[in-house]
Amino acid sequence: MDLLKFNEYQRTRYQKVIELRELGIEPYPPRVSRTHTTRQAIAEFERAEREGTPEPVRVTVAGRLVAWREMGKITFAHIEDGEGRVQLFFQLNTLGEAPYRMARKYLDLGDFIEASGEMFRTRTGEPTVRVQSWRLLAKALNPPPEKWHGLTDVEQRYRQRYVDLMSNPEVRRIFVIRSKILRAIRDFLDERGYIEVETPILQPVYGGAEARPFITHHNWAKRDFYLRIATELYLKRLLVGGFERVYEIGKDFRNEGISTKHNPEFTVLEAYQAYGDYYDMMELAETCWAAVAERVLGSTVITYQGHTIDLKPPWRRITMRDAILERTGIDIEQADTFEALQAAIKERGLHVDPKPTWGKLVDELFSEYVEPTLIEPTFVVDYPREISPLAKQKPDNPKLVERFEFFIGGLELGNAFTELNDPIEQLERFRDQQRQRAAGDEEAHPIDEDFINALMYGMPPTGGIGWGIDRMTMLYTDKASIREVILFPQLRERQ
RNA sequence: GGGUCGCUAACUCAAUUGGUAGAGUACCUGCCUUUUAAGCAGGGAGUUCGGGGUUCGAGUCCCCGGCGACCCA
Repeated sequence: MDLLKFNEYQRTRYQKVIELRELGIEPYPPRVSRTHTTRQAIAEFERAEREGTPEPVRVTVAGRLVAWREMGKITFAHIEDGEGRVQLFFQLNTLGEAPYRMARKYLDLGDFIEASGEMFRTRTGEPTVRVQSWRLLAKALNPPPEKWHGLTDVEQRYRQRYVDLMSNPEVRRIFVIRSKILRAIRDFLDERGYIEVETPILQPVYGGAEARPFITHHNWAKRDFYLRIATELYLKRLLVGGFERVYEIGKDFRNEGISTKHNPEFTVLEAYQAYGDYYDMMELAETCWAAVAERVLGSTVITYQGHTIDLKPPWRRITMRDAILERTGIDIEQADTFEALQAAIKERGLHVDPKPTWGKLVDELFSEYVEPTLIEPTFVVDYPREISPLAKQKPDNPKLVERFEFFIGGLELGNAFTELNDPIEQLERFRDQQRQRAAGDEEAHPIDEDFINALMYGMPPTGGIGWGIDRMTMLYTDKASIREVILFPQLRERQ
C-alpha cells in the first residue's frame, strides 16, 4: 500500500504509530495479559457484590475500542470482545498525568487495547473497569463505520465482510447460527452411526448432478481436472467398499449464474445409508431438520419471510403428479409423452420455458407453478426417470423413479433417492445422458466408467440424500438472499 | 440476457429548475471529574463510480461503460 495515498484518517493514525515507536512503545505487541473476558469481568463483579466480598475485583480486559467519551479529567470508553462489551473509566487522578494524557492523545476508535483495574459501578449503575493501567494491543489505521447506523452499503458489506462483522452484531449472529447448524447436523448423524468422510474436490470425471463444472489444471499431471459438482458418486463407491452409513459436508462448485439462491460455490451435505430407501431418507430429513431447529433455535417453529412454519415431523408428502395436477390441472400420467404434455400446457395457456424432453418439461412445469407455493415442509415424491439418472425406477411405473425433493418456505432445499445399484441399468442411464449431451444439453451427466465398475462389485440397496447448508441457514435465519449466509459471497471483480 | 433503482467526505445521508457540493457521526484544536448516540466552541476533510457529450455553467440532462440491489426470463 502506498503510504502517500493514505487518507486523512490513515495519516493521523499512522503518525501516532510513528510517535509511539519513538517513545519506545510498540503499537503491535506480541502478547496480551487478559485475565477476564468482558462478560467474565462483569459476572465476577456482580457475584462479588451479591456475596458482599470485601476485596475489590481486579481484572485485565482486552478488546476493540468502540466508544470514547472525553469529559475533561475523566473519560468513559467501551471495549468490545468476542463475548460482549464493558465500560472503561479513565480518570486523571487514578492513572496519573502521563498515562491519562497518552490515552487521550494516542487512542482511537477501532484500536485494540488492554486495561487493568478494579471493577466498580458508576452513578448510573453500569459495571465499569476503573483503569489503573492500559496498553495498546493493535493500532487501527482505518476508522470504524458510523457508530449509530453501522455499515449498510450492501456491496461493501459483502466485499469487506470484516467491516460488516465488526459493526453489525446481527451479522455475527447469523454465522454463529450457521456454525451451530453444522454442529447439530454432525451430532445428529453421528448419533445415528454415520461416519464423516472426505472425497476428492478435484475430479477427473465430474458427476452426481446436472450442472456445468469449473475446470482447473494440474501442472504435474499435465491434465485438466474438474471441481466437483456433487459428492454423490464417490460416496456411493464407499458403500460398495462396505461402509454402511457415510456423510460428507463440503463445498460443491457449479459454473452457473449468481442469484439470491445461487452462489457458484456452496456447501452441501450428502448422506448415504445402506439397506435404506427413499422412505428412510424422508424420515431422516424431517427428523434431522426438526432436531437441528430445536437445538439451534430452541423450537421447531420458525418464521421465514413472514410465514410461520412448523418443522415438526411428519411432513406432507405429495407425488409430483398430484402436485402438478393440483396447481395446473394437468395429469402427467395422462400427458405422458412429450407431445401430449406440450399440447396440455398450450391448451391451458400456461407459460413454461421450452424444454427438449418430457421429463424436463415436467420439471419446468413443476418449478414454475408448484415450487413457489410449497411453504409448509413438503416432500414431493416420484420424479421422471429421464431427469434422475442415478435413482432407482419405481417397480410399478418405469417412467418414474423413487426420488423426492423437499421444499420449505418456497425454497428447494434437498434431493434424495433410492439409489440405483444395477450397474447395467446405470450404464444405460449414463448413455441416455450422453445422447442428451450430444443433443446439446451441456448439463447432462458424463459417463463415469469407474463408478460403473464399482457398482459391478455390488452396492447394497441404499437410500441417499443431499441438501444445501446455505439454504438451510437462510431458512433458519430468515434471510431471503444466500449472500447473507455466506461469509464471502461471490461478486464480480471491481474494475 | 431484459427491466427498475442505486453509487456524493472514512461512515450514514442531503443538494429546489442545470447556478459557489452540504449535514450528522468520525477526525483535528480548545473547554469540561460519573458519561453512555455525552455536551459546548472553532477547524480541516470531495476523482460526486469511470469515460464521452450538450451547455456560459453538469452531482443533476444525454450516450457508452463498471459495480451492486431487487424484479423478470
